[in-house]
Amino acid sequence: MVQDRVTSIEVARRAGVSQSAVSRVFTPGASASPKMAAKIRKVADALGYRPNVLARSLITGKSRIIGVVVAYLENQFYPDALEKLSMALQARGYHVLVFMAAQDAGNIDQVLDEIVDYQVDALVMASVAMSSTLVERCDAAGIPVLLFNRRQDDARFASVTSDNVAGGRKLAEFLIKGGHRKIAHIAGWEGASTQRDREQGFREGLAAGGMKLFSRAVGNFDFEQSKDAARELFNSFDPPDAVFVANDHMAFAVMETLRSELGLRIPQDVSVVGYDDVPIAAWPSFDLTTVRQPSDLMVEKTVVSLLDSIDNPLSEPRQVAIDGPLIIRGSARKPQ
Amino acid sequence: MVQDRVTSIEVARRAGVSQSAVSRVFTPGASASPKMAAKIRKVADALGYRPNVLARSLITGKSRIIGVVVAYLENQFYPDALEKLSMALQARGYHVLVFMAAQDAGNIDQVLDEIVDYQVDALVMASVAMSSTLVERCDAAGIPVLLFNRRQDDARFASVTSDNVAGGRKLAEFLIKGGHRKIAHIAGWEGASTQRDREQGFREGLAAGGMKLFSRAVGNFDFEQSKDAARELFNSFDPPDAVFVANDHMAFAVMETLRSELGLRIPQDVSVVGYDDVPIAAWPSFDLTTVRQPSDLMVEKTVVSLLDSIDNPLSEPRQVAIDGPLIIRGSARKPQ
DNA sequence: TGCATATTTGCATTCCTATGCAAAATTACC
DNA sequence: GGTAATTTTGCATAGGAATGCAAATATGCA
Repeated sequence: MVQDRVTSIEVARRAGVSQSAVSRVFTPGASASPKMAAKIRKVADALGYRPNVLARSLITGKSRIIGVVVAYLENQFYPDALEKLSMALQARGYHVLVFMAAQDAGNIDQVLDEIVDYQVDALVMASVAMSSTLVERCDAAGIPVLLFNRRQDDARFASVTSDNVAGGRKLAEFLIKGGHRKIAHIAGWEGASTQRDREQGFREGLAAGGMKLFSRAVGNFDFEQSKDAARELFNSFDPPDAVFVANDHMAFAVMETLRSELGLRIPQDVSVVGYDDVPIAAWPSFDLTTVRQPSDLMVEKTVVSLLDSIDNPLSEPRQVAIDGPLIIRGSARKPQ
Repeated sequence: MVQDRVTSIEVARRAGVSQSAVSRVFTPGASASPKMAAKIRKVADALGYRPNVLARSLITGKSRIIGVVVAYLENQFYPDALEKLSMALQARGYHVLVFMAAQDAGNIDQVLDEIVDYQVDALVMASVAMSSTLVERCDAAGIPVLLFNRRQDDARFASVTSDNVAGGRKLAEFLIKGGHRKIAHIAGWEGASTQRDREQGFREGLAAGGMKLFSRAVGNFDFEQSKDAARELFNSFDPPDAVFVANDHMAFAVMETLRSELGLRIPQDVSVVGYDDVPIAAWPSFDLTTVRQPSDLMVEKTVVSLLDSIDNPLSEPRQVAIDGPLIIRGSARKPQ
């Protein structure tokens, strides 16, 4: 059952050549004569030989593995991005080693140890914050780090986000033009740059229109907590007439609560806008006005940045923020 | 920036011991005196030494990597299971290497090559069919394979599913007791065992109640195609009064189409039931009656089976089918 | 054809850790 | 304290492939 692996030595023996010849045939960029390559390929195919990636990694120092740390896959934005990222990397000969880490970062340290153990070529942190000690560790290990959907002022790592400040501003402008007077905000986790940026842009937009936030609650990017936040804001004798929920995932929780629990109609009684434009946002039941995070583009930029930092480790990490369009649907009253 | 890795030899040198001593301290089960262990650990910590998993794999023949092949993450059941599986394996010192493969199996062969290259200890195929040639390949490579949420008659691999036949039967009984007379079915991909089993159970249940399927369409587990299927079945002068959609993901598409496009009320005009009980099914907008696939339990069984087949390669693969409860909510008329 | 240059090929070594074996150190027991 | 039994330690090697270097072939050009 458990056959011995076919090695390059075995192939070499049967083809009557040296092990190095076999190696060169399977190493992109190495030189081998067409004749030799043909002969070796034939034997290799017959035996079912394939180079052992692990052994190769040992000597090249490159594992062709990208570690991806992700906190939770409940918010559809992440599985979607993970799927795209995985496919894009796969197409370039890389693969994704997944590490789950709780949001609260308690076990991130341990997770990071494990990552370093696997000699990953680079690291993508999706919606996970990096403490400065973690930065040091990766830096010391020579592993380039890219923050996905998060940004950090530390110039030592690359990041790819959407332009959250601009997006927040667009939403504020849209709600103001829609004639809303009492505009509230349900925030995600306050430690997240996405949260801070979106809120900042939103507040700027309000200020530019001579308004300010009517009320505010925190949902921590969590479904259940967002329901509580909705109750908190709307169980009031003077509730808001519009609310910007910091991402779509929370917005669904808010919409469900407003409609089924508080008996409010959307958008007649209250307008709701979100952020991300996950597929569910387009479902008729939600029809959510939101800012699209262009995940295809974000993944594309991520891959380019990643490969660049792998190929030349001295290149400066870049912080990319991609503009995302406002997607106007029916969950918020529209400007006349 | 790119430091040299700290190796066991370096640690040994600084601690004034042999490399083997260092190795033994970091190899579970190897013997080292407490004194020596303490000394080495101290030096190792100071240098930030951690064993290189890849080098270790090379010699032990175990990579502690589990390959997971998954077709698409759009159906929430899969990211959810992936998250749980990843955490469970992580807790046992394994990690998940993700491979995306298109449903149509065109590129599965290539994907499999890549998997073998990485010397994974085992393989989980989530909702991906195995052709018999693929079976041979894995068998030859000595890689145990487990089908997750799929079953195959071939006794050569383990599988973990819910008891789809029983689940289908429960749904039929429930709909019959609810007084439905025209019961339809929207099927997933017909090549999937889950589809065949659910439908078989459902038909058996109908037959036991002296009924048979009123009409049928195919949604291929795809959101858009399921909308078409709904249109096909319900744009009729004699539409069904109940429909069993083969999974929740498709059921949402069907519900959206029935309500927003065809103006039908659920459950007053038509009852809808699904399968999986993904989190969204509990949202008030859908409130979907469905059969729960106990993903915690399924993951648990998967991990146990996986580790067992890794530890003793001669053990017989087991096919596990876990019973899932009917979750009665409001999307289907209830029995009086 | 002859010589200089470019390309292939093989040899030997390297990457880092685990492990069988034998030597050394420790422990147990009389 | 002395010998036997046990544990600890170091030595040397293996695992599979990549690569610098030198030798061997092939190519170019007059």
